[in-house]
Amino acid sequence: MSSSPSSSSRSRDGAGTDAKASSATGRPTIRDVSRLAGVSRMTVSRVISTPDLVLPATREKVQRAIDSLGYVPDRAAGSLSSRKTGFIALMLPTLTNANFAAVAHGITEVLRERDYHLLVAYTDYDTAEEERQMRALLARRPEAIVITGALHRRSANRMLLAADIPVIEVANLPSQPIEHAIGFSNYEVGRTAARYLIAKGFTRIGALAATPGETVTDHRGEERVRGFEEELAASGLSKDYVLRHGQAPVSFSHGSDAMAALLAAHGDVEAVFAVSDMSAVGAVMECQRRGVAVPEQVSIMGFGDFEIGREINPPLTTIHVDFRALGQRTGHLLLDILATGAQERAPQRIDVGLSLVERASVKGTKSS
Amino acid sequence: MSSSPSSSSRSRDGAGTDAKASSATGRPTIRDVSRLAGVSRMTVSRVISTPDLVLPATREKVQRAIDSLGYVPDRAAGSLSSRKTGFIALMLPTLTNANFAAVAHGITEVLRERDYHLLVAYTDYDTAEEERQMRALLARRPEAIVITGALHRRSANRMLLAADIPVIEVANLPSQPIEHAIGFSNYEVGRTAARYLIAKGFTRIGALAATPGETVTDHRGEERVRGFEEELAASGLSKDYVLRHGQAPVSFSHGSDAMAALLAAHGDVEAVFAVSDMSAVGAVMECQRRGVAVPEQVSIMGFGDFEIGREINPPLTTIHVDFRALGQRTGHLLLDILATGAQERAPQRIDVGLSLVERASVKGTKSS
DNA sequence: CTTTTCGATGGGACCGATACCATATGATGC
DNA sequence: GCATCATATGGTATCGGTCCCATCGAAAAG
Repeated sequence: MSSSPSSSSRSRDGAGTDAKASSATGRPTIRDVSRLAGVSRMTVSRVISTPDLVLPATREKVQRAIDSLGYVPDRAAGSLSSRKTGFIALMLPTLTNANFAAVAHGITEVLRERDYHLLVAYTDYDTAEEERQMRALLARRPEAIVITGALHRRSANRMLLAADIPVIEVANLPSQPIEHAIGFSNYEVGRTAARYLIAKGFTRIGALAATPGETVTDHRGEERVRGFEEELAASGLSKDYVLRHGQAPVSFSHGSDAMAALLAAHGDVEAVFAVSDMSAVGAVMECQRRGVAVPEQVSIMGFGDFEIGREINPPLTTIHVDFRALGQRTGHLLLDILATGAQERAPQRIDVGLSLVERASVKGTKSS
Repeated sequence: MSSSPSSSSRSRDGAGTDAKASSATGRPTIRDVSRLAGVSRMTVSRVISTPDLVLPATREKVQRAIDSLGYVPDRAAGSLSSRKTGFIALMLPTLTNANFAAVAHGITEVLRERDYHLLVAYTDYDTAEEERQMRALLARRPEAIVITGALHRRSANRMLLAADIPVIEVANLPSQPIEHAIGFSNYEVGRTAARYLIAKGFTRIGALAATPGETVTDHRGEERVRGFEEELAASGLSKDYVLRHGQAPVSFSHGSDAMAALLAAHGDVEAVFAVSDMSAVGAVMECQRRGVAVPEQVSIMGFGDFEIGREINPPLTTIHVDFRALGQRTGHLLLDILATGAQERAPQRIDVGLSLVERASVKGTKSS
């Protein structure tokens, strides 16, 4: 079928006469390409990975063979031989959370260029799943692993160490990182929120959070409330308005319910910090329904700067963290580490900080 | 280091004396395990994949070796040999969309049990990225591929066919599927919305959609408006109130802006269908800001049944599709196909249908 | 013109598993 | 008691690439 077959082939023959029949499955292999192009397998491999080392004429000849066969190299085979899989593992609590999705997005954006592929696993906040997923990930021999949220199983931790690959903890910034860490302190988030509300002159200040669960592994929200409470205490304010309600992960309806409960218990609350914008939005909606004016009667703020917060009435004051940028920085650190040659890199601990976004849902803001 | 080393070993020796030094990298291989346990590599392999074929005593001996070394099999090597990678490819427009994330979630839930791993790639609605991502996916030799949204590049399509693996199109239900398809008709979504609003007695009926872009590959919203317009026409109603504004993908702010534009151009609009709940929520918020009463002055409905729609005031009438269940069905179809042996399976075309969720954002609903 | 150097290419071993078949051992049948 | 069979295990080739080194020819150096 291929036109203009031979005769001009200048290279001595015998090159890659390569016995052995075409593979059983339909897919062409490097051997098929090499035969069609009349070169050795090695040359085909070079055309793909280091084209500069191949003579232009040869390169084009091989490229034509590749195109005509629709050859796509098998990276599993390549990985096995080169000991580089091109996988980066990412372990998340859940995919269905805009922030985590944004982190994944940011990482991918950066790694894509270098042909690394993100291998995503998530535990659905289930401690038991953690070990299974970790094992499944490591079986793919990722060159590095990114985790968000602490690991909770001893066993998972041990596997991680045994794997002996770079580890980056992302989002939450632990005081004792395993190795590298990029993120922000959830504890600081709570303190920042409290300081802000206190500075505004409120004294009956509450929070909406979730009850720390058993099987559930999300302790980030709890960290935020802890920082919040700490700061209240430092200013001699009561913690009575801080409400832990329902189970993590929180949602819009969590905010509604928790706000209803808070208003029922402490109708005189002046300002509320919800550990997530989702809860905060739900709280604002609940106030609307009850005819409680925001921010005139109650001020509300959240965390995360979700898009919906900008759109509601009044728009939501919140604490912003750029999760996508977080992902991108993680991507760059990964490339750096992988280029430098693994463990040569001193552990990094990068705090990306927070920013308070003032909108109208807190009384006394210029825009309200 | 290992206690109670030998002496009771009953099996004739020589079994897997297996010369060859321990591997260069630190990670133990099947060979290390076999040596430590005093069995052949094959036996170790059996303990892992078909434990029933191994004598309990041997099995335990091997298991102890596995545990003590922290051995995790290398699936790249296994894949190469068994020609089963355990990968399912999933190609999405974006990760940062709750519906797509829900599909991925549903698929994973089902596949997890059988040790299949989802390999996710997304194009960010970028046509050019499509081919690169497809090539990267296929290089990992997935056993099947799931795509959402049509492919737009000829080349990507050709690669897909050349790969010769089962293809499932999910979410949108094309009239001419490549092979299997599970989903719903976006066109039908638009028609359902229009029929509903018409039946409610409205005559000045509008829609909020995005302008079909060039580089952007999201035609699902456009499908919905097309069905909507068709049905308006069938009832002799004007299309003047149908507004295409801004670029896909749509967001909350898209809805606000589009609603503002629609009110400016046609202040007498009675009812509006937004192609996404995000737009619909934005539209409701915009009405709130302008003092336009929903649903008294304008009725609004959306599509997708996002959680936020349940929480706003008034709650949003919408069309519901269970994306997680969609993912789960996809997962089951995949398992079915992979067990049956690939192409033996007749192409499935499964319409999961729609359901209208009546809430208070449309006038004349009992709850409003 | 011979020797050295260098660039392009090929040959073969190998990465770490599994498929396939051979073999040993003890149980079963007649 | 010997052939037959099932069960447990081992040996070896192989999957599809890449690594390392050998080789070859032509250009550069002497």
